[in-house]
Amino acid sequence: MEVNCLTLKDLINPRQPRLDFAIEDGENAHKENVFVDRSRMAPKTPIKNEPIDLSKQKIFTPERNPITPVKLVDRQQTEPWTPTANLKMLISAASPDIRDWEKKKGLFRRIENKDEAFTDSLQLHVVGNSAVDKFEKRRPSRKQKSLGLLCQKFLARYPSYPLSTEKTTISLDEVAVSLGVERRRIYDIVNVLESLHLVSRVAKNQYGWHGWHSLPKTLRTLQRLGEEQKYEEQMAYLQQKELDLMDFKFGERKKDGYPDPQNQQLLDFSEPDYSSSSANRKDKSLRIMSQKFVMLFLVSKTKIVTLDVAAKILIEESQDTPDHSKFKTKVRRLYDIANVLTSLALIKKVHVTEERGRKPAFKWIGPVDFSSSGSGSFSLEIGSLAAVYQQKIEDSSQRKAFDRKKVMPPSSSLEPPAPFPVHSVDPEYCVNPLAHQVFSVPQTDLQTFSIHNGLHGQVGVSPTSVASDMEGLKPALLAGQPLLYVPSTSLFMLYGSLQGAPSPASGLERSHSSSEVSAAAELSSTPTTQKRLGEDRQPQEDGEPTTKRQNMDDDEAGPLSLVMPKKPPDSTDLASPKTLDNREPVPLEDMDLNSQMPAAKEVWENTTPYSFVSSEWGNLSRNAEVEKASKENEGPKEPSVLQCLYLQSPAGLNGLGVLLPGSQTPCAAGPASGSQPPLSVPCMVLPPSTLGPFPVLYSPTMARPVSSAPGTLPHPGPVNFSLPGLGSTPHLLIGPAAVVNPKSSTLLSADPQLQGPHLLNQSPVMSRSHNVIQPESPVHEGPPGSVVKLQQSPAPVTPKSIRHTHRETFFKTPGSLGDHVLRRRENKQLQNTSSAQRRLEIPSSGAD
DNA sequence: TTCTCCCGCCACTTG
DNA sequence: CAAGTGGCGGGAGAA
Repeated sequence: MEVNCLTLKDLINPRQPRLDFAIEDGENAHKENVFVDRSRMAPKTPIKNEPIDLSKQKIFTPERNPITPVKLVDRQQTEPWTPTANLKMLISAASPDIRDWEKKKGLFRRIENKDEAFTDSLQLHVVGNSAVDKFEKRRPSRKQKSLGLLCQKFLARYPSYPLSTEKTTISLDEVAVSLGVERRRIYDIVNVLESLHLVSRVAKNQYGWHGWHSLPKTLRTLQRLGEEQKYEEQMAYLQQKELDLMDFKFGERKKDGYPDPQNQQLLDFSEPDYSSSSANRKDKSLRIMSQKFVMLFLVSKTKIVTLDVAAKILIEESQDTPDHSKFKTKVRRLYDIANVLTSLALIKKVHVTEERGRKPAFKWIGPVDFSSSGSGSFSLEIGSLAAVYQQKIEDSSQRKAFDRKKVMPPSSSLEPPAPFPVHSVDPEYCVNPLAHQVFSVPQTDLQTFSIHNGLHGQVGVSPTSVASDMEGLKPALLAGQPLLYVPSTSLFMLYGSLQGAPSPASGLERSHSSSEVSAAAELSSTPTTQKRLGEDRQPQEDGEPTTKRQNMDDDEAGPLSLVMPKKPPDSTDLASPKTLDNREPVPLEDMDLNSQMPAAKEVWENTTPYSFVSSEWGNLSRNAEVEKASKENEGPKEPSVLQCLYLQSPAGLNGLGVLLPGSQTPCAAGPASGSQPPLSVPCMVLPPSTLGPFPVLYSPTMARPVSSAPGTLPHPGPVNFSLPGLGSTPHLLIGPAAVVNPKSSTLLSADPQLQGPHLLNQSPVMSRSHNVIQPESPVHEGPPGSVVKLQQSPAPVTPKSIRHTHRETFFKTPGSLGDHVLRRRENKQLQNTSSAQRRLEIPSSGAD
């Protein structure tokens, strides 16, 4: 009762916030970190992940209700009314598990004040002042408020690999409220994420979440750009000279032949309009800085970048006067960026000792060597990402009790993996139903193939580098390590990307691509690019999908090739034009690149992650669909290293474990056309009991003829074979190469029917927690791609159908969105309370 | 003391 | 013009 009264009062007179609420965070209560949630009582907004839309916000935000968090005073008043607050409350209430989990991990412990503020706030009403005291105790330290932690929290809200159909919108306001921080902080995070294309701006106060799908591609592009910028040389120069800040003269380097900063702008693919007038300001933007910073790592042989060097380079590029003040400012910004990148597990803090002492620096621990030029093929340090994913799995595994006997988790520890907060959080918190899936590599298989060898030899990653990079990470693939334990979805995508980005036409990929597109679209203001690139391509709704497919031609590597690095084919690098050539120019949605750097674009495209695996485990729990495309970049040339994958189905599968032959496996290695008999699969270990219900589809298509004619379907389609005794329904579809091949693959996954509802569901939790617009009718909207639905018939899909599927793209640039946006808004409004989430259907053709 | 980097003012950009 | 963005650097916590 009292509570009610108070609440009412608050509502009525926000100006007089209850003490309890106000102080929740102790001192910080005044600050951004304070999260006061009174909304719980009456959520104004349906939780649903409502994509936020401005209109809605208006509705919810009374005049005084600042959409933008302002100063504390205002905030308190308004918070109770914010949809976000309500959302948070609901989410929290709805997913206690998540919270608990987080707590276990301690991930949020530091910021828990914020997090719990919410929870506590709920209690405050009931409990009274005691709760307040509690709060005060928890007052966060400076560290606890770090951007890195905040970023982790932020990331935890979204699925790492959102389904193509799943449109996730990020309302800055909402996020800020939910994370208990000022919106300003969110901008910092988002800007960095945007630089990596993990998100893209959709509209005011709204961003679209793309996930990690395109990260490899992005990194590759950045690497390439970095190489073009001669960053490595620049760094070397600076390091050698040990220039003082004051000595650092802009002109000096130029003399040495460094690229003209002016030109560099052109390379910044992130900003479409970047090239012109506002270049300077933009050049200083966190986004650009972030990209440049990443480029430095990517081009660096040591993968270590000292802040001073980075700052100097940035100062120079921004054409600022190299004064100490500027330097300090740059360093501050670099720390901001570094914190976010660290939370993304892409870099880690290190120190470099030099003559002048110890210098703060960061070391790249993310995937490396995407570029073409390096040692030869795309190489990645799988360790890093794999480790991340491993962790993911572990985390999830901890919580999920599924049989792992066959799967060997990298680490037995049940403890929450600390190192990569984001990822660790992810799995459960956010998303991946697939997290359960595990791919393990049997030792026997590994025997034949040393991962290290593969990495080092084929990949061309120096051992040192690898080792170092892997430091701190739990190596997923180690020579000694028998199994590769990775969430399937992620794995597929990850690997696919890693490999060279062959892009399978898989739905996920597409989705991913769409996201990219959208992202790109945002970035680029030139839709034309797509046209250009896509000219030869078949008309498709989405330029993206096409792109991917085409890429597949070039890149044959399958998603699973994870373990099998492409060999450096020739020394020619991917980066080399040649490589590019292979890939059809795809209409990239990555326009940024397009306009300025075609090459970059291509690279970008190549990197496209695919999502080969789609499963409905989460939802259906009955289907598991795995599409493996094992391809190499160049198709047949490079056999995938991975020989066997052990797939453990998520709960849905009842612990079904499957050993799948890697693309490399003899069987898999079959002809491109994928005519191989299903039975050829060397090994599949499926717990009979569990298998029952799941038929397994295996599509041998592994190596695509390199030169397969474009319109031809190299792969007939996934081979469907069912295990005896398996139920007819669920299938395990393994389609290695086929998938990869753009053309063929497309076929596979393209069919909406096949795909059926989206497989990969993000964890329910996730969906709840973030705004996700899900397709109401999976069928049409189905992700373009790549995902093949197991349950559905394995029948080959026609390219055509695929195209259709593509139509939907993620978020497009506001501009590109055009009516779509409007439409979306309308939809939102309409749907608003309904739980149904609508995905935007944006004709891919949007490009025009 | 130096390193970090949070915080939030306020200018610029957008719608 | 108001709201959204985000550059910037003071200043304080952490090491």
